[in-house]
Amino acid sequence: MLNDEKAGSNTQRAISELRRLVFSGELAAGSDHLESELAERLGMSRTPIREAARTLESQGLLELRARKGVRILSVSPGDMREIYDVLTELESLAAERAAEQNYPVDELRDLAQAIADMDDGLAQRDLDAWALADDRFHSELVRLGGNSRIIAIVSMLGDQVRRARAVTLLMRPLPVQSNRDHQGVYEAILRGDPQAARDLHRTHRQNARDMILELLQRHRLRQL
Amino acid sequence: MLNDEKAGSNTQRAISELRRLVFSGELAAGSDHLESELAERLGMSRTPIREAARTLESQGLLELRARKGVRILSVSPGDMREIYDVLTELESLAAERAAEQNYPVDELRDLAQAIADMDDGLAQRDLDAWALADDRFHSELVRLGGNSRIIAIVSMLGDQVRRARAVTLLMRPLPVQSNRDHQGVYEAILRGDPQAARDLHRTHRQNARDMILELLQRHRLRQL
DNA sequence: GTATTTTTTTACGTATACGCTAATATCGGC
DNA sequence: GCCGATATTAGCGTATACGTAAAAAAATAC
Repeated sequence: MLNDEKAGSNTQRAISELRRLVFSGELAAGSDHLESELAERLGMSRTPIREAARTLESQGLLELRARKGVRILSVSPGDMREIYDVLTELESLAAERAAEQNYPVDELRDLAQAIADMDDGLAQRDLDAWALADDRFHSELVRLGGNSRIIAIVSMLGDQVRRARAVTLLMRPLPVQSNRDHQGVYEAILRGDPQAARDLHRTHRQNARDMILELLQRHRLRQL
Repeated sequence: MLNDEKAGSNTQRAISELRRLVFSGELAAGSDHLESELAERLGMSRTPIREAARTLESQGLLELRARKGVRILSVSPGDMREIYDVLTELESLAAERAAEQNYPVDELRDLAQAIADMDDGLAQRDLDAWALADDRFHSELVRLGGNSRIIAIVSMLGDQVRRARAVTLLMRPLPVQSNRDHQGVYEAILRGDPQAARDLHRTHRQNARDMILELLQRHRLRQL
């Protein structure tokens, strides 16, 4: 077998490629795809495709269905509510734990930078840049929390809402409050105030959740 | 291929069999096993074994290592703390949501039964029976919370601590406080008091966590 | 023209085959 | 006897082959 100098194993490539195809929308939510098609598309045999699919299946991105190939799962408003509820709890705990560590300011550099980038994105009305920085803020926050299970779960759930968020991003009001919230959480972590960090982040997440759910309802979006 | 009238697909069988072997200790924590050995042991080829392993891998039960087969992951006190922290948050949210539903008393029958069985187990000094009922209480609580992600995550993490709990069960004091806590959570759900249900369960879980971690430290148990 | 049965096809689930690399063993030099 | 170089082996990663059951198509009856 000719190894085309790509990264790691084919299974690994399949995992990241399939992810990419799902997030980019090239594999639409709700659509079915034969294993053999995907195999050909990615230039490998069905074996690594199936192994990758097993992994992605247990991460809730798709489903293996006998004789129908893999189905890309869609996300309903109910799913969004579930996911945001979990994210709220786990990220808030991460914020609390992060504040307990008494990190020196330079260890919070990435967090501060993410906030600065969000401000920039907002100032320039560049929502994509804002969204990227927002992702960085949340994943950095969770990383600072230091719980590897939370890191894994949050990143998995993040994947599930990524497509949906791309849609709501265009419909939502400018996220000015979001930026203020993040700043507050950052300061609470810096001064080592776990309770404040937790409460601030919790409120922030709950507001975000309510806003998104309301948007979805208003626009009658039932499947993303 | 002769289908030996067992359940579902071989991959499915492999998943549940491997789980069983891990929980029963027949595959010890930290041990390595060749894919071909496992395949022979379960009477199937390597293919379904590998697919099952991929699933169990993303559930944190084992690890696929190139040329070394699958390694059964062990759980350190640090892991226990991480896991209990996550369980605390998610179960507390489940309790809160359960209390919001205003379930009629007969829908809480299983929960009440689990508590009764725990009392029985305690009265008869039957810790295994107590532990089984405790598991039922927690999983029923989470089910009543109605968030399918929480149900999945909690059950996955429950798997990871199962072996460890079997050990600590023998070392811990009689769980009388635990039973009182559960009763309190039940009553809060029944009378529809989300905040109380949440707080009570949260405290309960935090106490359980601290007790277990202290036990592990006292007995110098570093790997389970 | 519709419904039912039979045939054909399709695509998965799994077994098997095999290359390739890392690990192990063997050998030779000092 | 120990260390480095070379040969061997072991076991995964992946391709491929194939049986089977479900779905689709075709044929037949009514």
